[in-house]
Amino acid sequence: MDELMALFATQPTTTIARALLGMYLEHETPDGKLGGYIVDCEAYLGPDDLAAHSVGMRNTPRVRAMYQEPGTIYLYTMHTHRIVNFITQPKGIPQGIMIRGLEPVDGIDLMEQQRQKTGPDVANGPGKLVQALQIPAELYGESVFTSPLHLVPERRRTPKGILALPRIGIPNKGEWTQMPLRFAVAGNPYLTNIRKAAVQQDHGWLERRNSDGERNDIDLLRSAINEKNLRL
DNA sequence: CCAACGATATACT
DNA sequence: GTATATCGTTGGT
Repeated sequence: MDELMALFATQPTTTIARALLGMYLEHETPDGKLGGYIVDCEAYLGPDDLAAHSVGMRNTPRVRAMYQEPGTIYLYTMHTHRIVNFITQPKGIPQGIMIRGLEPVDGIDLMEQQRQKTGPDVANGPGKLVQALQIPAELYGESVFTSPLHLVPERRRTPKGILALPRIGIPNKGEWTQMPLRFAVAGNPYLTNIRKAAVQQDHGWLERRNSDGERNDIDLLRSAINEKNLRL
């Protein structure tokens, strides 16, 4: 975890965004642990970034979390949906990463129940994954290293390929609209707006192997379950 | 008062 | 399958 904290404090936000792909995100709720791999995210590089809430060092009550320590959880709502971001850079530099897609791993039943959906629709959008993980507004300003909503670097996976794309939903932001600040695991079915033909069998993950070179039993099980549940 | 870092339903090739 | 319309809340001017 120390390594992660250093990453958030010292590396460029785009580098952190890439490193978050495959990172395991967990929320410990009274009903159980909910979690999965981050597969889609966007970097927001305020104060220069015209699409960032912190553009021009704007500091209103809503945005105040962006000026806190790296790892601070920044939540905001739009069109009735709550969106989760993690703040990067040393305190006072208002940059962050929005989490846009999650491949569910633990607590899938609870997430499906929460969403009233199965398959990719459970968590292939920023508002969707917040609902799936049951992230409450009270986590605003808490730390993604120590709060009930936290990263688990020990469980992270490695993407085979990373896509760099323009961010979604930010028209009329000049050059910032087209800038490739959205990062995603190539071939993963939990990306926003992915084409069916672009989905890869292995979801875009580098294979994990045991010391004997065989595929990990847990991976085999999960891919079998994925086969069954994924209706694209 | 209006624009916004969405999601969903509905309407169409 | 893809495009558009509408829902809807909140913050900031």
